[in-house]
This record gives sequence, C-alpha cells and structure tokens, in this order.
Amino acid sequence: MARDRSLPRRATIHDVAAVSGISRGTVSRVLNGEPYVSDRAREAVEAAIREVGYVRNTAARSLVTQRSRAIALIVHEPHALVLEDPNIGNILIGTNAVLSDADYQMVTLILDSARDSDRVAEYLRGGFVDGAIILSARVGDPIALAVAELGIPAAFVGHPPNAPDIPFIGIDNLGAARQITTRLLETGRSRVGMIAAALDRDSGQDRLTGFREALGERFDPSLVVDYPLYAYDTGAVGMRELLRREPLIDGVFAASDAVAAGAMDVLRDAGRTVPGDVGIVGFDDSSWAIRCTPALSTVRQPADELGRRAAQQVLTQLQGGPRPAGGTLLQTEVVWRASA
Amino acid sequence: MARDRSLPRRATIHDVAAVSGISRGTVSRVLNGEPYVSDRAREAVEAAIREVGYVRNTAARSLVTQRSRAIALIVHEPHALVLEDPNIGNILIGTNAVLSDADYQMVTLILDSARDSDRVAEYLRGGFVDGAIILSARVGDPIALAVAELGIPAAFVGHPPNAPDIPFIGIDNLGAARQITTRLLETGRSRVGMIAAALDRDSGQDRLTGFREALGERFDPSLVVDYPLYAYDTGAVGMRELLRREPLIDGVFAASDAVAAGAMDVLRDAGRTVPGDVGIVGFDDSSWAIRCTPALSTVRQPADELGRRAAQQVLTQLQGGPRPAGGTLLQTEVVWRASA
DNA sequence: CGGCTTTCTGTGAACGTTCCCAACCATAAA
DNA sequence: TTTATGGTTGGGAACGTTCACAGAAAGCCG
Repeated sequence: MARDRSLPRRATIHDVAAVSGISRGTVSRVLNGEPYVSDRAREAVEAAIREVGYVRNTAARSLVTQRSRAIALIVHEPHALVLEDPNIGNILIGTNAVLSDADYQMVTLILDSARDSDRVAEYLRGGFVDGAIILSARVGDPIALAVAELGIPAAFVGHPPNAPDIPFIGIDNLGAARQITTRLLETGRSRVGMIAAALDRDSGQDRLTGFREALGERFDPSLVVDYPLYAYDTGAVGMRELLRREPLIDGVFAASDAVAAGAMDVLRDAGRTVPGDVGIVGFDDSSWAIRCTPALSTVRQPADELGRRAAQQVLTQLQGGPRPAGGTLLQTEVVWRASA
Repeated sequence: MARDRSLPRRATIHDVAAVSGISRGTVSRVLNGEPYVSDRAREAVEAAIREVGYVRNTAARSLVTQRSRAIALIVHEPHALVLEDPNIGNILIGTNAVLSDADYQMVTLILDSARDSDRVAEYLRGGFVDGAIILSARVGDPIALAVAELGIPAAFVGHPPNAPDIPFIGIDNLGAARQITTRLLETGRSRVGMIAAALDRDSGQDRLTGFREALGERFDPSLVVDYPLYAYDTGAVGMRELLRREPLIDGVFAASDAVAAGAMDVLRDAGRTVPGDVGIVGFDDSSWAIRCTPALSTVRQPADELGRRAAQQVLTQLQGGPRPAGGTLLQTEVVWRASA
C-alpha cells in the first residue's frame, strides 16, 4: 500500500489541538474562519498547524457536511473533437479559474458513448460533486435530463433546445450569424450558401436560423448543406457539394472556422479566388482564422467568459441563490479580415 | 441548502441492510465483491440496493480506506496553449479512458502561474488524489519536485531532465528528430537550419539534440534559432530570422507543425517555393500538417497511447507494483508528405 | 457587587463506510 | 458422537471532521 510507505501518518485536527493546547472545536473554528475565536487561540492554532504540517482531510469533512467542494465540468463531445474545438479549451480555462478562486475543485468528465453517459449519471448521483457545468449538450441529451432530475445546482454552456429549467450561458449565435451573413450580402454577393454543421446542437441550429433570417426571401434551401461535425473535412466535402449544386456561388457562410478552412482549400483547388470570386466567413475566431489565406472574417466568441459565467452561476446556486429561469447570452464580435 | 431540497435523504448501507435483512458487514462485502458471501445473501442485497436506489458514499469510504480513487492529471502549460497543442487533448483522452475503466476518477488540474503551483502542491498533499500524472513538466518544475517528495504514485508524460526517480512515458524525440533531419539531408539540402522551441522542456531539447547529431560536422549553430513556445508565431518570427542570417537556406526543421506552418507562410511571402527552394519538416502530425500547402512531412506521435501508458503505470504502482527506475519511450513514425 | 449579555471554549454525537474479530453453521473426518 | 474445518455472518470500533449545545469567562450596566 503506497501510503504507508512513510509511517508518519498525516496530522489530524487532534494533533493540532494537542500541540496548541486548544480544543478540537476551536481548531475547527479557526480552520473555517468562523467568528468567536480569540486572537490568542487563533495564533496558537496557526502555529501548531504549521508545526505539524496539518492539511485538512476532505473526506472526513465532506462526510459530515454532505458536500464535496467539487464541481463537474461535463464535456459531451466525440473524443476526437475535444481538441479540435478551440472554444472548449477556453471554456475550461475560464471555469477552472473561477472555481479554484472559490476554493472549489473542477472535475472534468469527458463523455462520448452512451455507456459513458450512464457512468457520469451515476457519478453525479453519487454525490461526488456539488454541482455541474454541462458543455455542448445535444437535443435530448441524457446527461442534461439526469442533472435536471437530480436537481443539483447546474448550468449549461450553450442552450440545448429541450433542456428543462436549468440556467444557461450562451452566445447569441443567431444574431451573430445574421450579422455576418448580412455583411456578406452588403458586399454584393448574390448567390450565398451555407455549410452548416452540428444541427443537433443549439449552436448549429441557431447559426443556420440566423443565416436564413438574414437572407429572407433570397434564402435558397438548395444552397445549404449540413454535416454532423464542426470540422475541416466538413468544409471540404460541403464546399464540393455546393459548387456542384451552384457553380456560380459567390458567398459562403461556414458554420465554424475549421469548416471555412476546408471550404477555402476546395475553392482554391477549383480555381476560385477568395474574396474575389467567392466571399467566405467563418465562426469562432480560432487559430484557423489567421492561418487561412486570405485571413478569415469570422465571429469572435468570449469562450473563457462563458466558462466563468457558468461557474459563477453554479456557485450562486450553491450559496442558496435562486436558480434563474432563463439564461444569459453574451455578445459576440464580428472580426473583419480579408476573406469577405 | 441545495441538497435538502428533496427531503428523502440518500439511502445508506444501513437502509440496504434493513430492507434486505442482511447485516451491514455482508452488504459491504457484496458491494466490494469480496468472497465469503452466499448466493442467497448476495441476491437479497442486490435486490435491496435496487429497491432503495443505493449509491455508495465516497466520502465515508475514503475516510476509512484513506484512498480517494481519484488521480490527478496535472497539465503544466501556459493557458493559451492548452488548446493549441494537439497532443494534450489526446493524452487527456487516453488517460481518461484507462482510468475510468479501472473505476478511477481523473481530476484535471491546469496550472500556469507559480501561485497555481502551490495550490496544486497543497492539493496533492491533502490526499485528494491517490496518484498523479504530470504533463509537460519543465526543468526544475516545482510540481515535479513536490510529487517526488510526497512519494505518491506518479508518472510523467515526457522526461524532464532533472526529475527524480519518477517513471516516465515519452516518445523518442531525439531519434525522431535525427531521422527526419537525416532525410532532409538525403534529399540534397545543404544549408539546413532549425527553428527550435521550448528548450526548457525535454521535448524541445531532445529535438534540437537530434537535429545536431544528424548534421554532425555540418551543424552550424548560427542556423538555429529558438523561442519559448511551440506556436505559429514562433515559426513566422524564426523563419524571418533564419532568412536574414542565411538567404540561401534550403532546409528547415521546425520544432512542431504549428511552427512549420508559420515558417511556410513566411517562406511563401518571401517568394520561396516549398519544397522546391526549401524543404521543411515539422513534428506532431497535427491538423496543421494537412492544412499546409504543400502538406507537411512530420513525425506522428502516439499521444493517446502516452496517456494510456502513464495511467497504467500509476495504477500499477497503486496496486503495490514496483516503481520502475527509468521510463519507456514509444516509437514514433515519420510521415512523408510533400513539403520535403 | 449582582445580574445580564456577549464572546469564547470544550465535548459528545453524528456522518457512512470498512475492517476486524468472534461466533455461527454445515459438513467431513475421526 | 465429537472434533476439526472452512464458509458465512453480525456487529463493535475506527476513520477525521463538523455541529449543536452547554458552560466558562469577560464586559457592561445599574
């Protein structure tokens, strides 16, 4: 057993009490920063803590408090995409920052298959975490349902269509899509198509809806193709299909930067210039955007802020705050570069 | 308090015992799959568990067992790079897969600043985790030292130069670098430079050493530039510098694919063709590699396997297995594409 | 100086497990 | 029939905290 290698067992609150000559109860009060502790006692305890190298035993604490001081970040994403999607990393960082400042531990749960889904549900039910932040939920997501049913403090990043009364933090995909599409039109494009992706998510749906709304009467369903993933390949395949359907296409809204990158390469191979022959815009302002030639016009989303807000939302609920009915949409910013 | 919202408190082992008419001790034995339980008892217990919806309380368990069944994955990386480095995601996925199969929980700790470093050390000391996997440690990494000192089961991914007797899983950066550089020479390049990066890490150092070894007498220190990060910008800045130092340069080894991508864009802007005028190779086989025009020759590293092995290594130690003195290097594969 | 309030301190009783030991029960051997 | 044997079971004790409560000490007021 690895832990008994070094016999000196970890110091407990009793050791601190013994060394300082102060009772266990008072030591606990010092530890938790509670009032009604004399300066003399506090100092004695603090000295003893340093002397014996005391570190609080979380298991014992959470056994009695019925809390774990941990919050789950549930990432529901095909494995291969955890790394492709630049937003996930940023969301993770934002969440981590807020939680660790509040002295909570972030536990990242990655799930992919349905089997994982059961495992995670079990995990949540087991009281391992006091709350949950759910990323990229899908329509009818079993985890979302499990969380709702359990009633633990939770927040979504993004806004799954059917999700119950769990608050969410998202970006205005619809507005941003509308905005960027409008600009595409304003630069004189007349045959504008879209390579949509991830229509099983709110982000995918909303971007498509925004596109449709911006085009209004000029919307042509035959110039929309859609695929499951926000990926480079999606863009490549999608662009070929669009060119086949409408060789004179002169504007493309790609559902993400990666998609746009795939589309641009196909356009180049097909002998089209960007933005000369075809204007193209993406979404995310990820590293894809700057490495495209020409650089991609796109939508910047405040990913780490999404993570921060979601974490704050869960913490608020944990402190007994209200669980707001709806959600919050953060503003995005359109970044105009050279591609459209 | 969020948890008392639904009064029916969680079922305990006592409830299971009461409902099944079997003692607490035997219920615990069933729960842990121990021997010496009659079929009759086992069935009764299992039925009762389902009936009352029992889920084990981890806090209570780990209080008595002195174990948490959690393992830390410590990612030591500037925040912005967590997402840039494609390997990290894959390592994370591999680790997660192995650990969750073994019924361990992976806790991801991201740390950046020195302040985080203390926090993490405290966390490890607190017994929150039974073991640790450390990613991308640096020379003199405080976390590496803390882990070594604590003596908890651990493994490195990568091989920090000064790290104490903690086993590591890595790739043969040196051999791979030598191999890919050699090929660059075999295609007739005579003025070969390197854009090195992350020399405070073993990976950065070893790639440089491999490069130097491959060149042997032809090695020219003035054709090596180095920067802190494996990033696109590193490649751009580095390439400009190399061109300034040696306009006739005809071969470049970039320390990563992202670096190579930056370098290629600069070469293009400078009117050089790839691979005509300049042959260029990268490292990682990430999404950058296929995105480049022409596609990049690079080294594929089995990132998720690194994660898996590291996890297995820690699990072995946890089961009382030996802590091997050295480490394991996994083989890499050179992928020849068009850029050299 | 007595009573009242406020601040401070110590202690018993949980929390829900696992571990361990003692006891029980068959069955087989003597 | 007794004795040993080994599978099976039950329950006390412990793990390290927090919490509630009771009581001590100190400060205030008349």
